[in-house]
Amino acid sequence: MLRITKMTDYAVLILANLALHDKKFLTAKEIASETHISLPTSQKILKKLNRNNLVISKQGASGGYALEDDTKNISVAALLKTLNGDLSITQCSSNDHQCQVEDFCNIGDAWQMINQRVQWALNDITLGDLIHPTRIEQFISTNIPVTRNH
Amino acid sequence: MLRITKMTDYAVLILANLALHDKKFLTAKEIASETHISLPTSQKILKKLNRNNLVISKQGASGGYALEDDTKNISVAALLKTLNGDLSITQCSSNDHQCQVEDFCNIGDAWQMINQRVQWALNDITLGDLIHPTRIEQFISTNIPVTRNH
DNA sequence: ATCATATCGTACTAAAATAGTACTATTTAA
DNA sequence: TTAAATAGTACTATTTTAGTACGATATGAT
Repeated sequence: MLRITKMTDYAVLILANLALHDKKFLTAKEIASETHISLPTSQKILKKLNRNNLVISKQGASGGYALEDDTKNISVAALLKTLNGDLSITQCSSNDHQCQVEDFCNIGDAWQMINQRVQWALNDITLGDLIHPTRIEQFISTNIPVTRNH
Repeated sequence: MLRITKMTDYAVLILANLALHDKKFLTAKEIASETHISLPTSQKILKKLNRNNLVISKQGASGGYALEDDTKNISVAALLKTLNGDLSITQCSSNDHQCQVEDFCNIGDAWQMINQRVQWALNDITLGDLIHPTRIEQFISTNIPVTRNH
């Protein structure tokens, strides 16, 4: 479905929330209540974000989570890659050649080309851009693509 | 997972196969055997392709399927849209505003911007391009994007 | 020291989406 | 009339995704 999972959507929401409270440590409970994502789910996501070094955590009383220093500058491509595991559109175009019909596939590496294009499209947008939509609007308006519509 | 379904992958494979046998009618059985996709699945996909006017069908004895005239010129974006139903990356960025946390979402329409970029990336590649990879390689080499890597 | 409050890791369960199959009806050329 | 093909639909199995729970560990305050 060319679609990221709900979890990744939540994750970005949470990251954005952390970005708003610059540097300050927030507990999972606070984050859950602000983003309206259920507490257990918030916790789960925050742990993952921490493992992937997108947020820093402090254990114990008055602990919590805060944004890593350079997380704001991470590209959406890199973000989705760490959160969703892979940016490939199709499985058969992944690096590990597990495709069953590979030998008979006359599409060849066309999917890979498409993957690459998508990746390019996402490489230029940072998490910081997501939080400041106006900046993106400006950004996009200067990148009118070749049109070959249908 | 920013990933299209197996079914769509199969569909493109089948379309490519039909494109190779230009205009000639092939039975579902033939297509299944050539693409190594199971017969029932091939049939299922071919029916869908037919309903979406990507292939034409002839019923009865000596019937079969063939590519619609202008299917080769359809963009990958349009292709994925008809096959996968939607090109949106996230659900909340779909047109129908069903997002539960919409009111609290400070990402705003950033996802929509990203969706747009991806859509642009896929608008310029046609099904025909997929079948002739060399043409794509050339195509891509002339479209070096702005790099802001991570 | 102890306690209250956090995160951490892991395992488990439920729900939803996807994939695959089967069956009956209809069409068509020989 | 018959054989061979598509058309529609409904059903089942599998896989992925989402959500929850629980015991362990860490930390600051009292």
